[in-house]
Amino acid sequence: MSVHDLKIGHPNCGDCPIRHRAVCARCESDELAKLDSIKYYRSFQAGQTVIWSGDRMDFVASVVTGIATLTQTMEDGRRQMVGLLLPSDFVGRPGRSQAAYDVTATTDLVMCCFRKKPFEDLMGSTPHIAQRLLEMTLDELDAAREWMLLLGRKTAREKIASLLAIIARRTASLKTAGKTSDVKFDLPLTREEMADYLGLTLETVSRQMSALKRDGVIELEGKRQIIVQSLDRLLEETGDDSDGGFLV
Amino acid sequence: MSVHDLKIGHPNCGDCPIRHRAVCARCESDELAKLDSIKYYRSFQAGQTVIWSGDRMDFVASVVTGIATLTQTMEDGRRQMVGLLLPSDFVGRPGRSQAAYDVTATTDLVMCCFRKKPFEDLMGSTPHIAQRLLEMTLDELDAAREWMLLLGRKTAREKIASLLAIIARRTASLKTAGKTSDVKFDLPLTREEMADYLGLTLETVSRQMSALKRDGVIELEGKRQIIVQSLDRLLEETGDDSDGGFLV
DNA sequence: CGGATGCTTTGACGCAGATCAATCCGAAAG
DNA sequence: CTTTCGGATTGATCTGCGTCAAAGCATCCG
Repeated sequence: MSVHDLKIGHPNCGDCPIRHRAVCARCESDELAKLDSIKYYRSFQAGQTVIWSGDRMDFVASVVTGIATLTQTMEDGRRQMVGLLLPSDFVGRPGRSQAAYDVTATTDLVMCCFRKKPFEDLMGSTPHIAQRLLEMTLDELDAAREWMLLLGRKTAREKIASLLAIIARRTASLKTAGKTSDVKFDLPLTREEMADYLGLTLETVSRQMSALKRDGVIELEGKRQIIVQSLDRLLEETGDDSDGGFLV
Repeated sequence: MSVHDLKIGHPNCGDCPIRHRAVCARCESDELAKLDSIKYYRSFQAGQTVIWSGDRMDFVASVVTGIATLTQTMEDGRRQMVGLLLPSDFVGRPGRSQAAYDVTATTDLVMCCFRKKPFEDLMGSTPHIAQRLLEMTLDELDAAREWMLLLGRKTAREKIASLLAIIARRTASLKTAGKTSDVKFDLPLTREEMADYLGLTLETVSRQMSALKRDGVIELEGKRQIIVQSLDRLLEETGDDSDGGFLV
């Protein structure tokens, strides 16, 4: 594996794309300055491994741009993705020295890193960081539990539809906020990665994608570009409650 | 459902059985006093529902004694347990007004409750509470992710063995700390609850329990009492890494 | 004592999704 | 242009687990 792990410049935190959603979201300008002073960036190419499960991990980090995955592997090679890291998501656990999962860059990836020790110290003195981290961790726990329902009880078709709906919704919320017009987006995952996420084989993923296309739920443009005419129609296929019950 | 939700006395926090593991674990005596002043106990009988998903939830709580479950239900009735709450575990989410899951008492249950608003205020002024809550939430997230691997990739036999191993290990760690002698414990769950936890049907659970018994991995005394002669043998059946790799 | 009632076990059968294997397709390289 | 190579698709077949159904076995209650 060609390590391509270059240091890049230090943009100002003020115009960081994840400034208001990452672990630093709640920080005041003086707190931000402290974080700024210990941060450094790392880049990874698509496909590169950020860290292996069990390896010593002396930093924590936020995803700035790109997508990474958290996966667990069994001795015989069975794999299960346990998290999808999008921009602003946090990696690593204060108070733990070894990585618990493999972290892999799915697309080109930029991470904003903090050495663990200084970060932990800062957390002690800066309640806004710990507060925000708690909030984010609780959100992740909810997401993990939603995924448990998917893994344990949904059919292959429902699993695919759920994954597409999550990505479609996120895309839709960024652009045409609220509109139920058609959504078009890039799948950031290969069929195999989708399979690892959904607890399926890549063949089943492929077959169900074809089936959803045949049934007019989605359209494909190339292999990766997805068009969803009716988000409602897609949501019906997920098996979830129709009223996307908001729990704030 | 006969509601039997009695208030009981206020034992002193000092000799609370979960004092050193619950959300209050890190508190100094003055902090504890504040918590003490806003706490109240609630008891539930085995089988009672503590709260329904979507209901207004104006408190958070710690399990003091007994076991409760967190489950999600789909419209058509498919159910998935997403958490098992043991003594010292925390229920509820600061900053959220509605319950996200059904909470059910599996055994008789006593919870130490705090009204949400005062608790949130206290969290702001008492960093030790927020710290401990973050730590506990991170542990729960790890547990949820381990469960995702189980749900997505393990066979029925491995699922059963994993569940038994978790309970056996917890029991063993309490008693014969370290010894690999035989462990004997009560299953706190019905076959159906096991099925809901493992993403199986109750018939499959029953069959695999019989198979593990037939193969000499476990012994049954009645329906609920389990005897594990060799914990190592049981662990082999879980599909996990043989060296229970410690991640501290 | 007998018959509910709730939980568990066991059997017969079917099917969703895994497995094995053959193409297919598009992009990059020669 | 052809070759190669990393996905993706599609087909044929197998199997683990779900489904449906019938007992079995305690505990409780009249």
